[in-house]
Amino acid sequence: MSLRHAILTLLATEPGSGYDIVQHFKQSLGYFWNAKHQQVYQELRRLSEDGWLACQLDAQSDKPDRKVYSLTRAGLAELQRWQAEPAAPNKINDALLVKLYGGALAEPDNLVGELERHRLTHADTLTRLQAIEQQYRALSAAEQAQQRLPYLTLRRGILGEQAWLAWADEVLAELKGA
Amino acid sequence: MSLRHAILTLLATEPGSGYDIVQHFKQSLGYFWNAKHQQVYQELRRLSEDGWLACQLDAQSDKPDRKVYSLTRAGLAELQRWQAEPAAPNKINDALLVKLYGGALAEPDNLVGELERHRLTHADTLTRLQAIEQQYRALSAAEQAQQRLPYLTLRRGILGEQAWLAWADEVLAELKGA
DNA sequence: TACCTCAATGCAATTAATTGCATAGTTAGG
DNA sequence: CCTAACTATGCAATTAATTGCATTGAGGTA
Repeated sequence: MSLRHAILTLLATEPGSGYDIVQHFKQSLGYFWNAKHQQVYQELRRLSEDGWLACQLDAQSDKPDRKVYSLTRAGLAELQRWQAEPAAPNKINDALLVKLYGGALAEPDNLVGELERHRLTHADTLTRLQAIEQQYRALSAAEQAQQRLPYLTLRRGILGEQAWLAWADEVLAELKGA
Repeated sequence: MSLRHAILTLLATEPGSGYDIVQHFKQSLGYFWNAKHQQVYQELRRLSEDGWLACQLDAQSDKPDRKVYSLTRAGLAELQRWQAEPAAPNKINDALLVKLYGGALAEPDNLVGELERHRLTHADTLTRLQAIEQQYRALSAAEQAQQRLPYLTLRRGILGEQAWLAWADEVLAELKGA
């Protein structure tokens, strides 16, 4: 499991709440990490119990109170230990491809509709990621240097989505042509 | 969960054993679906209990006996029901990108090594998928028509791996250049 | 001879992740 | 005015997935 380490990574650059982390996942980082709020909050509790995070209550008058977490020294050490060990190859379970694979048994129109539907959300994601890229390009050289690694992960998102769209167009042309 | 439906999809074209299914995942289909043997065997049992699969014992003298599963009428109906319902967008949790994102805290050499290591296995996968593509292209038009949908999923694997490699080269050039 | 891989299946324990439900005040829209 | 979405957190139950261990008999390698 590396949700723990995804959380540590996010909190290493800047302390934040569970809600903040979930927002990160929903927005920019969704391309490479996802988790529901229930899982995040539970993991934050465990990370605190393990002594890797410190928690400070931030009382707000108008909105619900926030619990702001930050890395402890032990948390930072654990993060670096994890970074040094090799990562397992990524596991992919893609239900859409299963459907396409066995699509001979289904309504052809349904496959096309499904692909077009997914195509829309991928195109949307791409647009969103490219907007973030524009923001990055507008930064000063110094700021860019600081954000270099997150930017490189963003590139993965962009190249990945572009490849997905190219593939989808290939498939849709095939399905509609024949 | 769609492991159930991935299994149904595989067994719909051709009956097979748990071992067969796992081999499929390890070989060609690994690009879009993965599961360990323990999970597959357990799921096969459940699918039988639900009446979606029928099981026939195939006794072998030299090798261990095989349990060959095939879809029942109810199993086929369930598969088609599932195919008709919309698929949720695919969930991606990529630990390597988490590492890169927070890589400022790590040894830079480690990141490069890690990326190169992963690059090798991705290049390997691409070669393997392209070999399968060549086999497909060597088929007769009629056979190609029959394998059209699985082939389109293979294309996803190929385009996906190519995009991954292009990205990795971009990143490695960046990391080594600066 | 001793060990390793392949074929083939499975149990048991644990951990990871999802689903459903719950609370409570604020702000925006119809 | 009512409803919905946003901010913010959490518990409890269930399901999905991993990890570790185990069996049997063949064939290959050091």
